[in-house]
Amino acid sequence: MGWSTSQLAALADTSVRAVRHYHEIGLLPEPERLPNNYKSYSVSHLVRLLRIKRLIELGLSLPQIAELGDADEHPEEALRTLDAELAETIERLQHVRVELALILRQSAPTDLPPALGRAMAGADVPATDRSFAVVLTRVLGPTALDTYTELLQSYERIPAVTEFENLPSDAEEETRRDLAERLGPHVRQLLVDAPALKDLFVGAPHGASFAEDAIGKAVNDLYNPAQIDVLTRISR
Amino acid sequence: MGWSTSQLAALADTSVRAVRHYHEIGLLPEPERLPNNYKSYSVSHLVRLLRIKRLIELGLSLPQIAELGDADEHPEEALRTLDAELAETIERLQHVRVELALILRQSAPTDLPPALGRAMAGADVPATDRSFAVVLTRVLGPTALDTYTELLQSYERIPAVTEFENLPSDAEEETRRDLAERLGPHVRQLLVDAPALKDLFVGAPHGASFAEDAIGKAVNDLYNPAQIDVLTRISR
DNA sequence: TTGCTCCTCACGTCACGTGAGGTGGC
DNA sequence: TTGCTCCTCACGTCACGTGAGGTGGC
Repeated sequence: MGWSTSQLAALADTSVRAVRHYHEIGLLPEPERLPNNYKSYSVSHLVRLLRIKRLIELGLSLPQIAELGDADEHPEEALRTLDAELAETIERLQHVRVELALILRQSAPTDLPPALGRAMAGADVPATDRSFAVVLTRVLGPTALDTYTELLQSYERIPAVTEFENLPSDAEEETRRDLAERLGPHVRQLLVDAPALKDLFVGAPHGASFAEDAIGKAVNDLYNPAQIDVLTRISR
Repeated sequence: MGWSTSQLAALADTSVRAVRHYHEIGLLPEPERLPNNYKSYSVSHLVRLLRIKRLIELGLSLPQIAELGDADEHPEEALRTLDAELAETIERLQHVRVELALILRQSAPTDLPPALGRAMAGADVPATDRSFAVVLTRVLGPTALDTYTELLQSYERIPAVTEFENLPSDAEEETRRDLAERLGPHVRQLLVDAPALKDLFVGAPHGASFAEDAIGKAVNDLYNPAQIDVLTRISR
């Protein structure tokens, strides 16, 4: 006389497994059984099941629905909380779409945080410097990062820089010394132009000494012995 | 010399467990070990981990990220698909918010599909008729449902209807006959006003005979023997 | 016997969270 | 010995999906 599980599921536009799941967690009472052990559902089960489905569509979790119980009171508070969450989610997704649009327009890469990605999009920065930049974004404070980002935008490919990037690890002593002497003034000029670089570690998210370690490690990971030698000479 | 797992996680603003999970599914290569068996991560791991995190924020699943591989090519197609999905999700959530607003303004209930809920919001419909309406929404076709919804909007509480609703199951024979005679013309008038009700089962989602069964079953579930007797007399 | 619908376990999915129990150097 | 960080299992979460293996009446 009643509906079978699959009929009930069809009526509510859901799955047999879903109905059984609601039984398992006590959301939906089990109906009487027929002599052959088949479940036999009535209208009240259908009504209850549809209420569950509707609340799910609104975004409630099953435990939340269980809390509300049978009463068809308006779950005011739960719904208001839900609405606020929805508003937040929508905003986040819209922001993601904006970033996606930037990436698809090729004006942002997928392997860097958006802000720095845009700064690096113009210049033809080699992979090592990109990776170095990635490390900086994780250990420097926001102000130091801003300074660094600006600096990148005016990234000047003077010949000595290119030479440094291509320096082989077995470069002669003389080549290194010569390169350091030509790069030195360039680097010192950068420090003059961007004095904030002196306060590099102010606001570092994991502390100044961790940042210092990390940067040293990045240099070791990314540059070859000859290049590191040149950097050491400059910083002296 | 390298970073520990917890340091790497902190640098990428994620959890130790997440990093290990990416190892488990082969998304992130395991680094060398120190003599004490600790993992020791380098810059390349950090870069890879950050790329993973960024793609996750954009909404890609881990298998999808795995498909893209190491190459930082622009995953054009994946991103376009994603964007379309995002647009759809946003629209759906916005629609949910509209419904939530209606519910919170008390102009829609939580236990009925929105359209019918609105139609029933005005009239003071008793629980049994509500449940009956719920069944109809699941077995009738859209045109028949529209007709029914309209009919509800002009739901007239004539005295005989109220009497029918309150009819006790042990009502006297004479009371029943009398009620049937007074309700009959009313019901027949409804059929004249809404001739589409004759095509009740056109477009029924689960077939006409299933719909007929279901409605019969609903009547049996919801109304008492005396009420059913009255209905039978009218339909003759 | 084959086919169909129903039943009850029980493992799989997804992206980790959360202990449990053990190790190594201060 | 206590504390701290790291390690490897391995079960739990959420809302079901998906077989596996068995039953009952045509």
